[in-house]
Amino acid sequence: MEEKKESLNFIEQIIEDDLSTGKHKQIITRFPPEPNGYLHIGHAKSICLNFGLKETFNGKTNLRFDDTNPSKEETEYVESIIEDIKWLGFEYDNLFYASDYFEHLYEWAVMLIKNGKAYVDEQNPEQISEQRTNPSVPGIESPYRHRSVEENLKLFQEMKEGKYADGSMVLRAKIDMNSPNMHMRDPVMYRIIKKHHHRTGDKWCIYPMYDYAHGQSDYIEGITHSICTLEFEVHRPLYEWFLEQIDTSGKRPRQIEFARLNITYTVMSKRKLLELVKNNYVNGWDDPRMPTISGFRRRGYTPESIRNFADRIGVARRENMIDVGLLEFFIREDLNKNANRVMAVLNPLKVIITNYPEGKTEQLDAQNNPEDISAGSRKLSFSREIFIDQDDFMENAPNKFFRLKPGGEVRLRYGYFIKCNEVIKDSEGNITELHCTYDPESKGGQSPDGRKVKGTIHWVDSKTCFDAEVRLYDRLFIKENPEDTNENETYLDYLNPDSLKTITAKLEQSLIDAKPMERFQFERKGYFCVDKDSRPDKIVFNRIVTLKDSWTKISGNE
RNA sequence: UGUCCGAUGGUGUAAUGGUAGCACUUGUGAUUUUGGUUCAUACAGCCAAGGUUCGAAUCCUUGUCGGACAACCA
Repeated sequence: MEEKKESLNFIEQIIEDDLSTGKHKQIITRFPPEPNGYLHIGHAKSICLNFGLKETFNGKTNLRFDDTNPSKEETEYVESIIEDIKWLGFEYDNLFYASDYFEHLYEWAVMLIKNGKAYVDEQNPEQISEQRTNPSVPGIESPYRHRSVEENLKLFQEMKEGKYADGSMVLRAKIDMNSPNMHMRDPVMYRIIKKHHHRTGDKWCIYPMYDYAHGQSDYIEGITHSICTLEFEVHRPLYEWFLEQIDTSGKRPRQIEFARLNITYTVMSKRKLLELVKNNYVNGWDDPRMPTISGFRRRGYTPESIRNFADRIGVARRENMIDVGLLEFFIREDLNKNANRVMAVLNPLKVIITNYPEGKTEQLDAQNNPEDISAGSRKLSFSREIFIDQDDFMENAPNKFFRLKPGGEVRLRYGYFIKCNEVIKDSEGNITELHCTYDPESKGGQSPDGRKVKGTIHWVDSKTCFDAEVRLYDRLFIKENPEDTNENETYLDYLNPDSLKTITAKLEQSLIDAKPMERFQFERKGYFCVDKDSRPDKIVFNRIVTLKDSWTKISGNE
């Protein structure tokens, strides 16, 4: 058998190394979201990374909720996160919560106090911050830094018992007030928060900080590779310091950082996404314009397309800005193979075929998917009056326009050749309908005389088509990088006013039973997905993405 | 200003001291009953300067540019 050599990303190389040197027999990774918001496509990158590592190296991956701050976290978010991970197609080996470890974490904190490595500080946040000064200047020690172990033990115990008010004191690690790394200047380990926790209720009123809880939680679970984004790089010495306090074997989890995902024409920070939702710039976390996983799902993206995207963009340590077009490529690639084709007229223009018998209807054969013969075929009804799309007709057309024009002939997809004879207008000069004639010999789209017709356009039969709401989505922002703001502007100044256009379209009869989440290609227009707002008497479609369109490029250049 | 990190076509990512490759994008042509798909083809890159070496994208030095950090958030 031939050996297949795939190039590894830098994390895979580290793991392969650890496995071959015997440092680890099996790897365990974890995905550790805080349940304070919905997951976005950046999290999808992290999920695909962590779970992908489990698959390629035959390891394990835990889902762990980093729920150490009860003032921000809710069960609603826990549920949506679980749903998103499952939808992406991954299974976690264990479901844990940092709050599972509160007792253990507390005991370790007591141990640190006993070892003279932690102390209770009664200063307020401003004082503590001031004493840390700035990186180029040594910090100033807290007046409480050298309290006795006994006093620290007593105060910490009382903190836990709820004797003190929120913000009145904290437990700090005693590390190095002169470190050039600010995170090492006696970081806060515990603070008092008298709030109801979504899992532990009112049992605790002191909560561990991220830096203290995270590494120890990794340790408890036996995580071998703790993967996070670049901004935690400066936390790594602290991560290691806390672990050294409980284990010096060197078999501790290792933190590895990679560059977070950025995509053009969108924002990715939780804070900004929350703001978009709260201030109704979008309609909720799963608005199809949102870069959240639930937004992409509702928009009609498939899990495969997102996983392929995550694979393709790779994992590295340099900052990146991925073209949103790459994501569109992967959904088109998937749906081109898998979505059935149908005909839908987005901006209807009535066409009367004057030489077609009144009252007659016939059934035409149409392929469901030319890329997949097994998708079969369906019948399309055809009669004297049909609708075509407005932009498939031009009264004064340039040469390269090979759709319908006065005196010109065009093929109706799966139907007949028609020729435009008369343009009917209203008193204001708007085109209201077209009078055409058809060639009865050209049924199915070919003429016995073999004459070529350059253009083929889509249409629906006025007798059997029905109206549906179609939501045309475009990018949410008009600026490639909305976070790169000019003076006196914020990312909100770059919102695209046309990111959603709602229209009423005419759809072919077969779509009358379309169910939420079903995806189709509207021929020549794009891929569309039935929205969850859809009802049997009022079907709603979302546009996932347009088809690639070289015509607008050509016509735009003229 | 201090410490740390990073730099390969337009974008993203490989090459681990030995031929700079792949994907997206873009251009051109062919096929096509979707101006889609598919196929062919082209354009286009190692931040800079020194050094080590038979040989450097890769190692070293310096510089330039970009980023991270200074919550009782994660």
